[in-house]
Amino acid sequence: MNKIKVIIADDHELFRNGLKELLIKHDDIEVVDMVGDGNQFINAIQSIPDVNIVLLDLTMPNMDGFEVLKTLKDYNTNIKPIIISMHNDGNYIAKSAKAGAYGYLLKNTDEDELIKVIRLVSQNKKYFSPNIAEKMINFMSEHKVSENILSNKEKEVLGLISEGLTTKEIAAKLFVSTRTIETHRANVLKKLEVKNTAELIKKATQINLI
Amino acid sequence: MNKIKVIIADDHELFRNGLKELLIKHDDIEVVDMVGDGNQFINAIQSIPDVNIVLLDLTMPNMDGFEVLKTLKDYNTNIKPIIISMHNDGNYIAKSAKAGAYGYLLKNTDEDELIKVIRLVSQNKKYFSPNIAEKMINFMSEHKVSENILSNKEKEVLGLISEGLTTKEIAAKLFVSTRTIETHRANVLKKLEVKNTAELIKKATQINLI
DNA sequence: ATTTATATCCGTATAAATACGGATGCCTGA
DNA sequence: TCAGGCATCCGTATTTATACGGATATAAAT
Repeated sequence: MNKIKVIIADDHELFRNGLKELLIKHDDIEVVDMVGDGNQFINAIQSIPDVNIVLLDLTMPNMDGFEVLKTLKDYNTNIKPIIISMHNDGNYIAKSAKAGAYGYLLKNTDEDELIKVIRLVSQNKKYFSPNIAEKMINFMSEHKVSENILSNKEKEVLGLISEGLTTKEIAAKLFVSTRTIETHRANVLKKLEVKNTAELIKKATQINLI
Repeated sequence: MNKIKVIIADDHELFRNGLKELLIKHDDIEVVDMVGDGNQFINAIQSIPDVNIVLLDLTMPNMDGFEVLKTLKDYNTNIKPIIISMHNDGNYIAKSAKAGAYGYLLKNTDEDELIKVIRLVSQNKKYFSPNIAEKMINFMSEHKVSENILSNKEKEVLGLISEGLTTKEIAAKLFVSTRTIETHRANVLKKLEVKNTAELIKKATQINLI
């Protein structure tokens, strides 16, 4: 019988090691490698053949989970990614699904669920638990799946706002009129569906825009 | 030989379970319970005797790690807390040490270090790894160890600001005058050493105040 | 080729936030 | 008991941000 070959990609060594111990208790699963960031993962799969599944954390240094998903798609591999994240966030879930994830688990799901999903995905099935799927659906109905919500200029302005610059200061820095910055500001507020600076910065932080 | 009795307190089930598997490979260590938040932990130690060590996450629902540390001190127990956090943050480290932690580990330390620290602490020794200690020292030299930088009211106001409420709305909600909220707001800005709302929310997010 | 998004600018107004410099009663810890 | 932090309130003034409702040129997309 062929074991399911799994790679663990997570930047927390204790988590990686612990997860490994959980997995190897199951005879049909084999942990072929563990890596601490996306770059290491991409390197690893060059030399390891027939990997079935990667358990992928979204927040990692060097190359994060989303970039890994994209790279896997570009490479057209057979490796099926399952996200293991601590963020129960509609945007993250939707983005992951869109980028090709086969499953999305929270770090506080239980061992049984984890094993179940690994087995399902190894048979080429996608699995998102009911509550995760619900989060995603709610999110998508309310927001457009926010990939590039903001234009480059808007992102730039947002960045400067988050550093505490006022509209006037930003205008001076970018050599445009304050009216221009005010418009950018208003557009950013509208796009992120918030009504003032405080909410803006909070939301931008949550969805990792700054 | 008496085993070292350990409780694991972390809100991520996969992490808890994984950690347990790591620990029970060592004959001198016994995991007597696992809990998902501070309240559960406090309940657990009422009924479990002679617990030596708690591996304690800082960010947990209901009752976070810092509150647990405080409670342990108040109760005057023999349970020695070791922090296991993902935040390599001077403020967190300093606060933990001050609140009675016997050690501070990052979630990306390796298994050997973890076991080493557990054994040391079980012999009533404190252990902070060199890089952790360095972080703490640097932090303390630059900042005053910010324990309760903000008063309860200020925290409350900050929370409402972060939800996008205006000064007027907050005043209405808390049944006080807008001047009062303005003062709180000004004091929060001063204490966090920022100059406007945008910076405020960013900083508050960084140091996990909201 | 026509729509759509972007970046730029303008006016008028109001609402909100920030910066000063005060004051008082209350509670708590040294 | 007494100092100090806290929560509460007040006035005055200025600066910023938000809300309307426009416009134009360019570039990208359908």
